Amino acid sequence: MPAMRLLGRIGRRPRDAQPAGAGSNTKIGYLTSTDLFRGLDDAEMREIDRMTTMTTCKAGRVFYTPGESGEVLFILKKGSVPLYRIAPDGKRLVIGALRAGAVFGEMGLIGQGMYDTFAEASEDCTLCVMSRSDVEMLVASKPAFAIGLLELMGQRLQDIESTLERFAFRSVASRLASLLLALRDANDEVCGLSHQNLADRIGTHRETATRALNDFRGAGIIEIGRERIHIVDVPRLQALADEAGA
Amino acid sequence: MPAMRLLGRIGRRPRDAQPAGAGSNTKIGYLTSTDLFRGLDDAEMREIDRMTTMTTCKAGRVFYTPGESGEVLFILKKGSVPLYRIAPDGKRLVIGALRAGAVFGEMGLIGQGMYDTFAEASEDCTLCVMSRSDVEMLVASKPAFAIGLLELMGQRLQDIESTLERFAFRSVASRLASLLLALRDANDEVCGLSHQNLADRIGTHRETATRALNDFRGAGIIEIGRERIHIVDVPRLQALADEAGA
DNA sequence: GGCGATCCGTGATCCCGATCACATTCGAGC
DNA sequence: GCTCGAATGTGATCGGGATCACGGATCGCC
Repeated sequence: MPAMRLLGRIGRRPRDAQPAGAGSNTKIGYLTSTDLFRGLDDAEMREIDRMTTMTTCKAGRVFYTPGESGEVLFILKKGSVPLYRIAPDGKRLVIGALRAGAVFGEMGLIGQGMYDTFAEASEDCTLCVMSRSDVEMLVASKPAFAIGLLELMGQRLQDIESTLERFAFRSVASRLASLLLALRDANDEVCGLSHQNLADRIGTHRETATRALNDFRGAGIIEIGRERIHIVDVPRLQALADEAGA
Repeated sequence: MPAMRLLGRIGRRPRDAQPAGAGSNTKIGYLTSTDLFRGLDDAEMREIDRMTTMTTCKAGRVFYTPGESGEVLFILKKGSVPLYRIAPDGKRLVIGALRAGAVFGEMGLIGQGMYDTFAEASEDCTLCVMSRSDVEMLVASKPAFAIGLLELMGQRLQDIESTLERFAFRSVASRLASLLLALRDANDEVCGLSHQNLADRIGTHRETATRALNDFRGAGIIEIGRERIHIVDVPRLQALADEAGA
């Protein structure tokens, strides 16, 4: 509850529920807190529980902003939260989208890129907060925890490097194709994301994203509904994703 | 004694001649292996030496390519190595430039983005190699080592996220300005990099980089020599770096 | 069942940076 | 000093996307 102080409401943005996808551009999701705490017995878990503060956070609230840092580790128990940066002109770039089980936070320790980064609850969330010193203690005393954190960060690193590569090498259409493939559910659908949300993730503008989507539709690759996209030709979308193009 | 050979010299490069940092775009350089192995006593260092293989590598040699992975951790003792990715059309993107003391490598553990990444000795290098199992052993048995790795990866993560942000938000001129500021030495000079090298780091083409540099020169902000740039007006270059611009 | 806030579609322009095509200069080595 | 390859200068052109400016389509809600 002391952490509730941080929870200031900054900008408001409608809900953009994230379905399954890792929120990253790879198929592999971030490590869940389950993985991170595997190997700890009941007593240890209880102890961790004691040093953890649980808070809730309503949809639309920005619960972390640059500056008001205070080095903490978040464990997202329920809900979803996009991490994003904001350009001087107000443009957004979503650099990660976390689902239940995700672990993130500032601090030199876990890095997790919270520098200059905003974290917002896109749905009602409940999350746990751990201090830096507690994390350090865990790392020092529980090798499995340390290894879990390292894997987590390694995953994140791969992920963001791939994203960077796509920014440098591929066109908007290609990046959009990659994103759709990464976010699709078991039915090859991407639901709950507006064109604006998609644009924010591939670093372009809403109009451009809309046009690209309509191109895909025109080519018979996808079908479009309101905040709902159905991929009808995965192979061709994949081909677009693999296409070079500045 | 091989132990001393192995690790003794690494520590002699504290903050380095370059104040601006590790070829990354932040001011803070990557952790050196000194930091990573600090807290280990002589006996432990000798043991580490036993599980390490030292190799040398001539300038120009690409000693790591995607695929021939074999999960390893590299410790760069001498020389410098750029990490880069290659686009389908052959274009390069340098995602990191390492100097003596840097620790890097594939493996889920340290991540360090060696996936799809090439590592090349841009000068003659000597480097040490450690296996994944050895790293895991160290992490498990030496908390200080684990924390060092976590800090290393956290640093790298911050770094690359900043880079990504710049790709998404800033123009070529702005990115170039940032790069020059990051790479400058104590005399505000950037030496030993061709326009092509600079272009590869900001994800643009050589001609475009040249033109931007000439613009800077025309504005009296820099002076240009062959593979040598002198920044004469740091504040204005900084202003350019901070400028928005798509 | 009307109202306001999003979300979505689309045309018209503009401009940065990619791309192509060379000329030139510099350095290292024979 | 000549030669060859890398590094650099620069013009011309093209095109992807940004940007501006709307109108229409939907949804949530009182």
